[in-house]
Amino acid sequence: MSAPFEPVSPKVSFAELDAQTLARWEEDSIFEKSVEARKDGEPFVFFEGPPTANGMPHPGHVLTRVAKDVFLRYRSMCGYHVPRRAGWDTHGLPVEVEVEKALKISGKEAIENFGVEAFSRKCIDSVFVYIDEWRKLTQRIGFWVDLDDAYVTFHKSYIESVWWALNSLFDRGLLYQGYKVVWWWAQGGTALSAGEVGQGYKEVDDPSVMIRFPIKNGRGENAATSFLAWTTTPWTLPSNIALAVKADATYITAALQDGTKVVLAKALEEKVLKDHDYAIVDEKKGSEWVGTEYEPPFRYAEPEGGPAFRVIDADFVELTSGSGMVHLAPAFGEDDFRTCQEKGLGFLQLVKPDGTFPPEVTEFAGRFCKEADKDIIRLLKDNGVLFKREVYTHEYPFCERRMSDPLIQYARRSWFIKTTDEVHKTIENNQQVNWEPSHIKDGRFGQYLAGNVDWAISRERFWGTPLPIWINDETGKRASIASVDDIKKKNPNAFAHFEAAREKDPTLQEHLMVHKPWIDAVTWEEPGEPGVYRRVPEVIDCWFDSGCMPFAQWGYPHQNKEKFEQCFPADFITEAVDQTRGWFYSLMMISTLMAEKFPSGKQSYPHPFKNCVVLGILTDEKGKKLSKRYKNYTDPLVLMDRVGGDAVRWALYTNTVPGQNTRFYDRAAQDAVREFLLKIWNVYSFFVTYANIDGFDPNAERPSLSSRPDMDKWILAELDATVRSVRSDLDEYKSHLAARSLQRFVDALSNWYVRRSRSRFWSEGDNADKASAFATLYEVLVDLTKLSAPYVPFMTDALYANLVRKHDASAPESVHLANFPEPSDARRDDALRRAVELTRGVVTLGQRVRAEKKLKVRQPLAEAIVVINDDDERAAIDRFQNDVKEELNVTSLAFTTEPAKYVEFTLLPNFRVLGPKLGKAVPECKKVLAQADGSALHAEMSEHGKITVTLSSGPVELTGDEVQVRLTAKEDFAAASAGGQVVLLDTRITEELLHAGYAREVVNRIQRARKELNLAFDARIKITYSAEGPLADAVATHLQTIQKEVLATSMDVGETETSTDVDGHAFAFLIVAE
RNA sequence: GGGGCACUAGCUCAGGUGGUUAGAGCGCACCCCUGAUAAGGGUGAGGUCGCUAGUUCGAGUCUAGCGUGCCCCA
Repeated sequence: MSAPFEPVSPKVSFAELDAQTLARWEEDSIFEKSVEARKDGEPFVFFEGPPTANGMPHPGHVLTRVAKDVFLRYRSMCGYHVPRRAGWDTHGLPVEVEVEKALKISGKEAIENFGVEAFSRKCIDSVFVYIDEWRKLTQRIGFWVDLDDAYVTFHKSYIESVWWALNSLFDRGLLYQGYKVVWWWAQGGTALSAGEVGQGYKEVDDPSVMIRFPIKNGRGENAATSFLAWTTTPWTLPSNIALAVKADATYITAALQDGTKVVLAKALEEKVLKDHDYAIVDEKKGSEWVGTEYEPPFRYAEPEGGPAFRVIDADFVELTSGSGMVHLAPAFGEDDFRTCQEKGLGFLQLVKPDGTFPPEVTEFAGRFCKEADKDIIRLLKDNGVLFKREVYTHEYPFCERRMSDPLIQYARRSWFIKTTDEVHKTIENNQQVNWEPSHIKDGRFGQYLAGNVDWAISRERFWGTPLPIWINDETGKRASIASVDDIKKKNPNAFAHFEAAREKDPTLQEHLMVHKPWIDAVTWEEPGEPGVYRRVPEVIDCWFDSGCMPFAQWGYPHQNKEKFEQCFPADFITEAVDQTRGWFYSLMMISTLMAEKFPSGKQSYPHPFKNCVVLGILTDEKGKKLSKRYKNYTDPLVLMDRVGGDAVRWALYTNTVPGQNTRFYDRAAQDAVREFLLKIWNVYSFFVTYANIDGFDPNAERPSLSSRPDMDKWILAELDATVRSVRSDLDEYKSHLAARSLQRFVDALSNWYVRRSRSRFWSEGDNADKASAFATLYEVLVDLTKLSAPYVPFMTDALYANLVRKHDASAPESVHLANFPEPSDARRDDALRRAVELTRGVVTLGQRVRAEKKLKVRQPLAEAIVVINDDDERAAIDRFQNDVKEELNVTSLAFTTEPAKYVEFTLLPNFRVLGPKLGKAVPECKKVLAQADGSALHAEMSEHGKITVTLSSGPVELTGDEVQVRLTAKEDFAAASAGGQVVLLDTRITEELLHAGYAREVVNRIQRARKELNLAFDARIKITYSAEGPLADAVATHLQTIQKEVLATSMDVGETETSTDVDGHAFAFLIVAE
């Protein structure tokens, strides 16, 4: 008979195995089949958060990809239909920056000189370079997702869907133009994102000035009185609008030597006035000054849109530096802007976008604002309003690409979505979402929603979804559109220029017609209205793109209406915690805003996802964020070539917890190989080796479960328990917990089942026990393979191919097409699991006794005695008495319920019960019990069912459940105790036992020699030997046993070669292989 | 400056509703087995649970403050 299984090498290269598996998946379209095979199943909807395709993937991206994969594979094996569409986020400043670097140009002007059309094409090329890298990684890590049908955010159909959404917001009055304060790079003419700003801080010395703001028309007690305010940006003073105080702080009015008076916070009196002689003439709350008008230091232009030059209160005013009064210039500060707007004050922006002062600022017109600081201060001094001048050293942001250019905070006209009007709905929707970990819902995400501000959506850049708003250049009337067709209805020739260009150059992608610069040339006129409609110049925030993904991936509503209806909302998404304010927010907000435009069946689901697993951030060994700059990680592809894809996956599943940062490094992946993969592989290789020797036929009828020995029933019961916990954990999106169950099971399988059962597999001839062992291990391996398949898809598919598919042509061709194991009531046996747990506890204690008493396991002992609490416990352990006897190397196993001889009793209060009853007397009760004779109390309790102790408050009766009994082995016995269990060993060694021990030592010496001779495990040998003193008798007595153990066909006294020592006696021998 | 999360053994992590010997795996030390053998297994040593107060008969667990780290926002 040919071998039923392909031989398995215990030496395995998982990386090589991966390559074969990947090739097979590809060739046989296994992924496609896995989706197709379940197409009639209940749908399980998944949204792929589109990775930003502007850089190389790193281990953090690997984590999100495998975190997605495990649930998708699991659901698919459970029978769900799980289509998985990939997606790419292709827009945004980071893409532009990559291209600028490649072209060695920088700034808006440089891009315009290069040509926006050519630049957009470069952006597409750049994006695809990285998409290729991502593809490689995605496939290598075994993330099954449909890459060939990926949605791409720059595609025309995608952009038209985004336009549809924006158009709807525009129609509903939720899209408006306002100001936003940004970090502005004046020389480059662009705003920088927070990330970019963070890269460019350096320490600088800036002027720090205290200015007098005289009270307007100050008379009486206010005569010659000024507010004092502090600033490190004198160039913003010409744009001053207000002064802010802290409403509940105390402000003093101090009369100075020169006859003037100044107002400042009392808390800062000393710091500010330390060089002056002064007298406090008044004290007021900040709130009492609110509304007071003052004379601004400059008056080059009048503020627009509201009143100015008055005191207001603001919550951000601090009393730690400055004067406790803050100069506000809403054009140049976020807080300033927000506060002034809330108070309905005016606006003044006396710096041009290029950073220079406009002509109105006569003295400084044309000069760069920050550079003019010194002269501004001089002018303030000449005008007599400079109170104090110092130098202030602090961190200030510069443009990371030109570190000589300081950034300034600058208010720009910007388009906003009025999310604050609708956020209450989003907050409600959030309550419908199951977040893992759960604290995200009302913590990080909920808090973020609670502090919602309108979404600043426009960007003054080139490569992004163009804002679909057109403005009439004469009337100023605004219009928005939802699609290319909308435009063509207004002007059939709107895209003539694009089509002409495309005729000349067929490589010009159709998608570019909706991008800059082509879209900017699109205009129309309305009948009966003067002027031409021209598009606004902005593109939009690419987060809006990705948030539109539920419908934009289908081009909805312009096409694929049924697709959208089938695939909304998602059952499950997962990304890292940094997406809270990114994709999670944009998805949730946009779906809420757009819900009223969804088909009626979907309006009840304004929450776009039902379950969201929030992953932590991966860091290096020191807790530092992984970053290309620090080179503090190994390229995932390189790591996988070393240890295989499964090892990297398993390390991520077991070492990470949702929502928490995790230190990740190569060793974690190496450990995964040894701890999990290799353990399974060794069991598998053990099974295949003996199954082939024995001719095990997986198709033959197998012994019934009830006829199998307890050991087999036990491992199947453990398997069943594992199936149950893995399923329920995965159903609850707790993949890390399910992984731990698997780990525990594999440990039980290898450490106890296989180790204890090995000899059953090599026993001679046919017998029921062997048949049962093979059947059981086979069933366990097959189910374990399926159970781990979502986690370690490569290795499990190799196992499945050999164990199942090889001799069952009707089986699915891959484990990933198989059904996930179901719970089995037949296999379930919790009592048996408990029995083995008790048994293993006894073995542990017995081994501890041996170690403590230095009794070698090779020396047989007469008896082990187990102290038991009841007959159930006795029966449970007795069931496995052979295992206990072998593990402990004892001749017999005995039980006792009369342990008083061997153990001491200590009584302790059962705190949970006695706490409420005795209250403050608990510690005293504990003390009294501890000092009493525990054994006597225990005897009394056994007899009467209760005991009486005397506390200072009087006698107290305690029942059995009000105390807990603790057993401790008495010192004079070879005993060990733990968790209520006590095991004793009889340490008396008779001559008979001693000789049996010697025989085992002799076996050990010969086996070692066999190994050194590299003999095959089944090689037969002839032995000649000589033995000294008692050894000679021992060998003679146990000659047959020794021969059997070492596979010797003969063993006679004679010639020797190897000399060894057994307990001080010489034993020498010679081995001749047959 | 604001919000969030975390801090338990050398490392990675468990420790519903407070209950008195705080657990696992890895690593380490010692040992066993030698028919899973460049594998398999056992036992053990390691913890003032970030710090300080408080609530309580009792706090790793609850409260407050502080410290450290990380993420997000300013």
